[in-house]
Amino acid sequence: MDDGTASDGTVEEGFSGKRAAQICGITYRQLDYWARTDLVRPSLADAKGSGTRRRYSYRDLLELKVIKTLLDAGIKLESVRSAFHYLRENLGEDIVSAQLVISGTSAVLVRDGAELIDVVNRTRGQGVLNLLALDDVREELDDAIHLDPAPPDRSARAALGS
Amino acid sequence: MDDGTASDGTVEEGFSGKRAAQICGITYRQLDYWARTDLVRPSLADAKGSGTRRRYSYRDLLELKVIKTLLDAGIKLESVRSAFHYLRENLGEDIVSAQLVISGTSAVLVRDGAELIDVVNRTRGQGVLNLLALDDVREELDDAIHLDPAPPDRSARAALGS
DNA sequence: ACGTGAAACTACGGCGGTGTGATGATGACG
DNA sequence: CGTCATCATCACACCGCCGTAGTTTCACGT
Repeated sequence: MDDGTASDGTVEEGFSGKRAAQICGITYRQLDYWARTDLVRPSLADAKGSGTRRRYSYRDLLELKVIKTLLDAGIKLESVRSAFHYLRENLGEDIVSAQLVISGTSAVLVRDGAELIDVVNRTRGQGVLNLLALDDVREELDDAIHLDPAPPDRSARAALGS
Repeated sequence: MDDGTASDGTVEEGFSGKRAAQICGITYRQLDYWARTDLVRPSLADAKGSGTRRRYSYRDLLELKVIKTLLDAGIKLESVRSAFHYLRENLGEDIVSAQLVISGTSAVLVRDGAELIDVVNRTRGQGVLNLLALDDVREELDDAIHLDPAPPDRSARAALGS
């Protein structure tokens, strides 16, 4: 199932919906819901009716896993939505590089401790800060991909760049 | 309305439900819901049927305002519940003194920046941290009490200890 | 002491968001 | 061209409220 190779021998990149859900530790229903409510759409191939297949990229999985982590931490999906909206608009590939700091509907990336203290001080009176170490999430994701039920196939290795 | 004095001239301590909600910036329905579902019960006088009155203490208001701040930051009520459960069990009067750090269902208090960095580092891989400066909340609350629609009355001043 | 009016709580139905489960539809693969 | 994995759709459940109508009390004036 979903070995990543198509009938013509070409390599299908990325991950099927089912596998994406398994790897990220979310239910398939959640994945489906998020795709249909525009939170995370599969960037390689979106669904176009029954029988078609979604194809998620490695980066998609990363986002899914970050979201899952935020949800587990007790953050509202609504808040996650706006933070991601902001992140996608204001940052390129750097989404996974350091500490993610979410304050209400906006978000920032922070590299080191000093910067963190700085943000914390500047945010005095602005409410609450949510911190997440993104590189940890990446590590967990990579582990999960290798421990996966389906053996790591060419597409997974390709997506990982290893 | 609700000037804090009873007919016999005695001073009723604390704040009515309506005033508590106004001061803390939450709706009366929220206050009611939280009281019914055991999140924050008025410690001076709980409701015992229609016509009775809830009486909230200054400390209650503090908790309400902290909760309101957490909700505004996009934290799920469910998560707030368990954090407060934990806080009430593990800490006495110190709830309002420094930085509140919530990680999943547990919580910690942190005094200075170094301690904060420490916690952040120790929590690597444990998910998300939520930070809140409690003293700021207290300041806001005090301001709100003085700016209140109803003039600060004896009970409010008494509760403030000023 | 007592009627009165308004404040405050209660009950109940409903709504939007976030899913879940079952079942049906359909493209993809062999 | 049949089988099967995957997606679509629908109905339903739960949480966290909101609005409103109903009920009860209590302070106050007489």
